Amino acid sequence: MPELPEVETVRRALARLLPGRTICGVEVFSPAMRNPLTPVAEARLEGCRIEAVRRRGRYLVIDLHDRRQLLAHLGMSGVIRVEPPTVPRRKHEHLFLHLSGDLVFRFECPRRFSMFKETRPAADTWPEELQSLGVEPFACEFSGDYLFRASRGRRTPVKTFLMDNAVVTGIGNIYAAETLFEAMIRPTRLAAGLTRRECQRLADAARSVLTRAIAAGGTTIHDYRQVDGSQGRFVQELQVYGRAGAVCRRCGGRIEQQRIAGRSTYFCPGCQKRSQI
DNA sequence: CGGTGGACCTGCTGGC
DNA sequence: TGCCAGCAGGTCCACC
Repeated sequence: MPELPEVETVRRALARLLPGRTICGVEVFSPAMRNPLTPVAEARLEGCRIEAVRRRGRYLVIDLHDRRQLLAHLGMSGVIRVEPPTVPRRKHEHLFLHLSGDLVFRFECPRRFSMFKETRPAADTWPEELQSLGVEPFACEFSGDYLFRASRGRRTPVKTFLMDNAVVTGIGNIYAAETLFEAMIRPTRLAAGLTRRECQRLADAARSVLTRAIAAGGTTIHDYRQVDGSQGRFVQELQVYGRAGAVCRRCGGRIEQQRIAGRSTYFCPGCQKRSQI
């Protein structure tokens, strides 16, 4: 579920709540995740003070005072909440971190695709899971020129190219569709065939869409929740994602749905022409 | 080598 | 009402 705007929304909330608190206890309820939680349970985190909460791509990095880090990925259905210990445990909450100040960091994931681990990377580096990630959409390297160079020779649909974490990280199925609509580019176009102008439109559109989605607290379709349990409001601003058969708010045509590389893809055939504009 | 498709999980929805 | 197929925001790996 969570793409960059959802993870960034969670990060901002955690950055207000966690730094300065000490981990008093760890409870693991379901070790048999796709990425097992057993190592976290055995990591002796008690007494560790949380210093900062950062994000890289769709990963959350929680810095501890002893240079260790907690690395979290929400997979498709992960939710993080911070609540008082009196709230009963939900069915798919797999891990609790009990914190000083009478709060509990709770990690929920019905589909168990998520990841939560302790790491100790070499000084001033990211954990190895993050080494292969491409540029951040809000970094200055991310530009039309960057996308143009990265797309040369890539005979894959531009939508798949945008979702390639090694190119640009954090854009998933929802925001790829929304970005392509805003840039007025058909998702099936081959990345290698994009012009410089189109790559510039893509970079601008990606930043614009992601910025507005963060401001709205992300997009809740099914599982995603903000740290306080509320839903992301960007679902109301979606122009194409999940709107197959509905009327395009820009041209009045009908939104279409098509599978690209196994993923549902939504676009407006009127606004996103097959050929270059 | 780059690109695609299936697997990993559980839950929900829609059709019959 | 009940059952079952199909689908869901991501990532990894095998295969062509």
